[in-house]
Amino acid sequence: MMMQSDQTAAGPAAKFLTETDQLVFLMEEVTRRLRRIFDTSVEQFGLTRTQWRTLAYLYRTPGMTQTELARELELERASVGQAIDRLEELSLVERRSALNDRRVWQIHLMPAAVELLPKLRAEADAVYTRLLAETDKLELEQLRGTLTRMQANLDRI
Amino acid sequence: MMMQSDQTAAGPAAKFLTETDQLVFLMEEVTRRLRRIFDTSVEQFGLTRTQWRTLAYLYRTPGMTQTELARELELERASVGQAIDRLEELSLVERRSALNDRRVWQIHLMPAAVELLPKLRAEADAVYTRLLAETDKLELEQLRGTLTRMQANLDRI
DNA sequence: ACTACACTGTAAGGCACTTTACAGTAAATA
DNA sequence: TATTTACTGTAAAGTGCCTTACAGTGTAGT
Repeated sequence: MMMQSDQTAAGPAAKFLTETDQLVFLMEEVTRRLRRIFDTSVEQFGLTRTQWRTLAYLYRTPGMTQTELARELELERASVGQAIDRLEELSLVERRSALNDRRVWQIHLMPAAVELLPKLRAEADAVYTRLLAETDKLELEQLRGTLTRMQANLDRI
Repeated sequence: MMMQSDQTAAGPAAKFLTETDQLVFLMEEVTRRLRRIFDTSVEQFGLTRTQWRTLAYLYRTPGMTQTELARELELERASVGQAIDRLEELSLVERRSALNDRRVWQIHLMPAAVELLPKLRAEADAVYTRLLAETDKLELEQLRGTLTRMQANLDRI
């Protein structure tokens, strides 16, 4: 496992920024650009990233509670509560109290959201077409495999 | 990994979340976990992500202006100004006015920052050791290649 | 039943970043 | 030179998320 000192040339940069740093920066840059491009392309619908991600998860699993959403979205419960507040103002979702647990809200999509999702789907597909240009299926499987192992590695305490 | 509704066959999820969605989510998850782990591990030094990233860039290129830093860090100039304000309060950097352009500040590391950087280096290396477990050099080169092409793809307007 | 503990969502305040508008300075052009 | 245009950094207000603390509700142990 190289790094630590894979400085290829001279100068402070070589001492401080390793190949692994650069790889991680690259990963961050790709994901950041993806987020920004998609954020921009859904701006026309007046949605923030958290809002459209919330809608996508609720489409997959109707009736999720705020705590469940927080875990899936990797946000705090308070943040999800705020997002749901706004989505409710926009008439995109509604809170329904659960029958058997009066502590929780179950969140459901409203018709306006169901109409919106295919449009978000189209925006995402357009971005992906750009992203995946000249990339074959095998390469994507390798990418998925590497990232999956990294994810697992980072999980291990 | 299973959750609620990892229904793999039918159901809304199959219609809405594609393989590419999942790959993008995976990329985001790996980078998010990396950021969080490193944020936590440098918390002991009282630095935020933007602060340590700023120090790293200044180490590589002393005397950068705030606009240059903003471009490299992908932040707005105002945000960089605020970060520099705090780093200056911490005596980690100082603003020096440029000789030939009285509009700009050139930012330089102070001794305290230079002492700090090797410690950050050690923290990063520890995280990378976890991240790269069981990953060989070839695989990393493929990863780098794929991501570099994706980055270029996203650049093309 | 009573008690202690755990869980869900909310309120309040803080932080990092953004957006917008602006003053000061430099560079380009008439 | 005078005027316009472009660039650098700052100020103020807004946004989204977080942390902390809390009230309400469920659950387990006695």
